Amino acid sequence: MRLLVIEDEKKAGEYLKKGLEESGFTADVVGNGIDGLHQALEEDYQLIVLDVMLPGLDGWEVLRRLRVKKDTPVLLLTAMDELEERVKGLELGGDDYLVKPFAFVELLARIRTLLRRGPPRDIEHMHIGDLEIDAVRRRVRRDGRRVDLTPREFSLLQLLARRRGEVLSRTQIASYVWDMNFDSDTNVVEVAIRRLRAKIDDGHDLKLIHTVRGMGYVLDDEREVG
Amino acid sequence: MRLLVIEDEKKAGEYLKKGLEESGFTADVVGNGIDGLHQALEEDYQLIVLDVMLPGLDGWEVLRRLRVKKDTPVLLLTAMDELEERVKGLELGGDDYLVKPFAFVELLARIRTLLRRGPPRDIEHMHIGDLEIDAVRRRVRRDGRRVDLTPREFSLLQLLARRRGEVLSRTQIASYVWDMNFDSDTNVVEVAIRRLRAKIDDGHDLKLIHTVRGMGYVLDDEREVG
DNA sequence: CCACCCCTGACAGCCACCTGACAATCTTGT
DNA sequence: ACAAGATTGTCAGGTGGCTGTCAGGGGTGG
Repeated sequence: MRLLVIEDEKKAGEYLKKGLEESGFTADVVGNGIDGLHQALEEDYQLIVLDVMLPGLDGWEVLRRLRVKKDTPVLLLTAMDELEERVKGLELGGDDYLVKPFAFVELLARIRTLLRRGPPRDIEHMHIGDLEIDAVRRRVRRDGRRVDLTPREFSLLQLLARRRGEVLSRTQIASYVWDMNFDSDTNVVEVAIRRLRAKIDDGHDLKLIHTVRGMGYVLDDEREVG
Repeated sequence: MRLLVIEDEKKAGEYLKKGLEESGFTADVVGNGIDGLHQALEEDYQLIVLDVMLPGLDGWEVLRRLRVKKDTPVLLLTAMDELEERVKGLELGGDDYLVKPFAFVELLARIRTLLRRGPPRDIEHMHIGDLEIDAVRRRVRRDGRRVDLTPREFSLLQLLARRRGEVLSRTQIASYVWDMNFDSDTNVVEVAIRRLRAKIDDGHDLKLIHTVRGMGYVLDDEREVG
C-alpha cells in the first residue's frame, strides 16, 4: 500500500514516513508543493497526505491541480481549526482533514477509513435511492419533488451523503457541520437530524436517515436488516 | 470530448491545446476568426473556447454568426476586465467568460461547468413559467403583460434567467451585474432584487424569484415544496 | 422494571433579509 | 445647456426564518 506525504517540515516528514512504514505502508515524502504535485500525478498512490501550509505552491493549489486529473484520496493536514478552512478543503475535493497537532493513531485511523471507503464519488451530483443532491445548484430532490433546505440542513445532508453507508458519530458530525468540539452536552446534532428527517424522510416509506444506537447516524437507502 | 480553440496568438494556442489534451480533451486550434467560424459550423464540437481579440473577424462577430446556426457552448476569453465586454459577450450568446490572464485550472473548471450545464438554451427568447424575455428587443412580459425594466433590472433578470434553477450568490451577482468585488458591505443586490421583484412577482400568485437564505437567489418557476 | 439514549415540540435570540425613504447620479427632452 | 424625471446606491429600521436550548416523553436493551 503506497502513500505520498507532502510536507515541508523535514522533521515532521521523517516522523510520518517512519510511523507509516512501521504500520505497514510504503511512504514517499516530498518537501514542497511543486514536486508533490508532480509526484502525485506521475505515480499511482493509494492515498496522499497533504499539508496545506506549504511554501510556494500551497496545499489548496496542489489539491486543485491534482483534482483536475486524478481522484486519489487526499487527507489534508491543516494547522488552523477553522471551519472555513475545512469547508474549503472539502469543496476543493479533499476527502478528510486532520488538525495539527494530532496523535499518530488518529492519522492511521483516518487513513484506514479513507482507504476502505473506496474510490471517491462525484460529490457534485449524488444519488441515494430516490434522493438527489446537486451541490452546484444547491438543490435537493426526493422522489422528484424539490426539497428546500436551510444552510445547516444542507451542510449536514452533504456530510452524510459524502459518507453514505458510514456511521457518523455525533462528535464527527458536530466537528464538521458546526465549529465545535462537542465537549458541552448539547443535542444540536439530534435536533438537526430531526429537522432534516422532517424534510427528507417524513412521508416516505423508505427512510434514508438511520439511527445507530450508541453510535450515531447513517445515510443509506438499504432497508434495515433484522 | 472534442473542443475547438480559436486563438490567434500561436503560443497561447499551443499552450491551451497541450493543457486540454493532458486533461483528456481533444482540441483543435484555429488561428483566426474566419477559419474558426467555418470550422465551428462544419464540425460538431462540444464546446468552443473563443478569444475575442482576433485580427480580421473579431470574436464578437464570430460568436454572432455562429449563433445564427448553432448553440454550441462558447467560453469567451477577454483581455480586458470591463463590465461592458462581459455583458456584450453574454448578450451575444456567450455562455461564460474568462479574463486573461487566467490560471489553467480555472479554465478547466469553467469548461467542466459548461459541459455539465447541459444543452444551451435559446437565450434570445427565454420562457420561465409565464415570463418571457426577449433579449434582442430587451422586452419582458409576464402573463402576456408587458413589463418595463431599467437597464440594471434587465441585466439582473437576464443573469438569473440564463442560470435559471441555479442559486447565485450575492458575490456572483455583484460581479456580473455590477463591476465590483463585493468587499464592501453594501446591499445593492438585495435592493435590486427587491425592485425586480416588484415588477416581476408582485401581484402574481406564483413567485419566480426565490431567496435561498444564507446562499443567494434563484429564478425558478417551481412551486415551493414544504 | 430500570437506566439510558434518543425523539420531539416549544420557545427565544439572533441574524439575514426585506423594505421604504432619501440623496446622488444619470437621461432625456427642450 | 438646463431642468425635469428616471434610475440607482445608501441607509436605518423592521420582520421573519433559522437555530440552539431545554424539558418532557418514548422506546429499547439489559
